[in-house]
Amino acid sequence: MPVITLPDGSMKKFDHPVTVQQVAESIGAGLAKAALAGKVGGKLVDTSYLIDQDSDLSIITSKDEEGLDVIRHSCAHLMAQAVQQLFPSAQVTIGPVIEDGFYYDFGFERAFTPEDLAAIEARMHEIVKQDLVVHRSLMSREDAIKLFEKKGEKYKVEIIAAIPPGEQLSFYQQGEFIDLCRGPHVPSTGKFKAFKLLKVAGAYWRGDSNNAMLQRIYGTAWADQKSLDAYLHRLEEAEKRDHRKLAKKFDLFHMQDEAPGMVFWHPNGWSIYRVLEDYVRAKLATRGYQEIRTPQVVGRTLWEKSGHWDKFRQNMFMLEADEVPFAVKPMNCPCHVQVYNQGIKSYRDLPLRLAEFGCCHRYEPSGALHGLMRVRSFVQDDAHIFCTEEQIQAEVADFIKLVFEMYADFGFNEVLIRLSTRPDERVGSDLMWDKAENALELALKQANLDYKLCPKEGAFYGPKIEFSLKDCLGRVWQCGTIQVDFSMPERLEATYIAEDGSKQTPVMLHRAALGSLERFIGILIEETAGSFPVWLAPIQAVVLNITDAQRPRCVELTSFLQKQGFRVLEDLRNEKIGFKIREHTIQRVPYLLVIGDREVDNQTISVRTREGEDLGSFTQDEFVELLNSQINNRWRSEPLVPQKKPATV
RNA sequence: GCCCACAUGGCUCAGUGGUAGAGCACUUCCUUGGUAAGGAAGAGGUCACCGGUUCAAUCCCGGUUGUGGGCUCCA
Repeated sequence: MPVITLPDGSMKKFDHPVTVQQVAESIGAGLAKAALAGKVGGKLVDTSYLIDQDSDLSIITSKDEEGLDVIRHSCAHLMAQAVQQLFPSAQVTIGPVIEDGFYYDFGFERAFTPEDLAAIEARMHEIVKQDLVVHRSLMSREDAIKLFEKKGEKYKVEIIAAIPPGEQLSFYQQGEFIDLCRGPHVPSTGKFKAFKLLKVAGAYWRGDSNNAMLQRIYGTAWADQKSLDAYLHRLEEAEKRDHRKLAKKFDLFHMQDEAPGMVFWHPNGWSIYRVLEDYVRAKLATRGYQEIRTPQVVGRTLWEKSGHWDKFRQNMFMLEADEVPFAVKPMNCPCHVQVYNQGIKSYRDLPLRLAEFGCCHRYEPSGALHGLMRVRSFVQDDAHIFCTEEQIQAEVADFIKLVFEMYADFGFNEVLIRLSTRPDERVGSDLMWDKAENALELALKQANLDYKLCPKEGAFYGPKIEFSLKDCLGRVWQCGTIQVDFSMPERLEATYIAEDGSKQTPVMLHRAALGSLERFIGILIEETAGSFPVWLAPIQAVVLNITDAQRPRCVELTSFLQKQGFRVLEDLRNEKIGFKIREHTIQRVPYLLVIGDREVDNQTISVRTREGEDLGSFTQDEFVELLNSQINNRWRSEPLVPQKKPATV
């Protein structure tokens, strides 16, 4: 005799076991129709789920986040059914829910074409019209394997065979289509209101590049047409922010065939780049870092010692001179150890923090290249901290603080954190890895940060914390990182003299805050859509004359502002003021300074923002003050002064 | 690297088996005009590269390179 407690606290008594659907009906016809699933004691179930004991129940509809997930998951099944009706030889595999949609992977002898996609979508709509009931059933492993073997579904058989024995196998059937699935699913195919297939792509079976390539179809599904339209519109808008498109519009950089994955920076882009560098320098100067510079090309022997030759060779650019093999550095760490190794270090020198805007080259697979986000030549705001084991904790904690402080300066608040631990391919003893992993984990816990544990994803020399940001389409890119390394100092024979006079090996922390300047700028472009904050904007203000009569004053004003250290241009072209305003507004120049006869007479500046706001009349000095208030001195480098006794480097 | 798609003037894009067009940008001239496009004329492309089919290829076929979307990878 179940008593069912609803989310509003009200209770319903039944004198017999009831399904979720029946409870919904007892509440109202509207809810009965809208019900997609139920949540019983926190667990999502089908509307056909039978409740036979006292429970909490919420009825899930498309208004709930979970309801959307049910729709999307069921939509993947709907698509698979349509695909198999149209292409009987297509084999089903898996079809999970992803952010805003779903996909399904098929084994098929050829790739699906855009026309196929349209046909599949049309068939899906037909199945929706048929309003097929979705049945849940249980089957034994043996029966299930038999069933799918008979259907010739070899991938499904493999999936079922891999499920641990004893686990209950549930199946969902709509019409002739049946699929292994945990569920829950919508009660019938008539429940879909708005979906669209988006694209086809190749994907390896089980995510392993040694396996066959499957055909993955991506789709999206929503509660109603309005939400779907809004989503598609959002996608379109996001695509307009693509940094590769904006790079052309704002003349930031270009790439060309002769140097795939490498950037030709134009004046505007390079301006941002340099401001970033100065910004990082200013930050590091107050944290006890010393900046260095190391060679671009280093002999193979060093890479052999560091372990890169062994573990990283296939990603390195090689060259040869006088029959001596060299490699273009893919990382700065071995070079930094060389700098550390000059002279004898004392425990008093530690922690020793060596920073470099380190230009690295990596031969990335061609298919991995992606605008500024994944390049073959990039500069890391890299640094290596040589310290004792006891100092790790404080250094990591301090770095985490620094990263958040820096990201906040750029307006990034959503930072994804991952802790990646020992990979299969690695150097160093398990004891070292234990220590290193524990140190990072402890630092994260002490900082009270949420993070995702990623087993086996660490670097070959040590575990790492990754700080990632999202691009305009929600793709996640790793930016900052800190890695504990017990092995490279030993391999490269770094030592220090301890308090007791003994020779010890320091621990090395690899760390980068922005990550690669290229990638960070890519994210910044998409985040700001080209409206860079004043302190980063390539051009901070443009001086516009109305007629030729004001040319001398414009030249004078521009030069005055430039001498104050601002990035200011004049636009004296014989064009109407409206035309110039339009152009520079589109170029997202923060301030447009209009000079007509009036302004010349009063020695003032009429200031308009790129948002179209008229800020009124300013004197030169007032405008300088305005710029300074916006820039907040972030871009001005502070002198790079070592904080402690300069070590002998 | 793998699957699919794409590659036409500086940019955005049309187009055709008979060696190409538009808009914007560019150059020149007219215009000196107060806050998102003043007017006129002109110049500009070996249609990514290599090969094949064809009387004839930018278009069809094959390859290469690059780019885009995914997958794999990402120290």
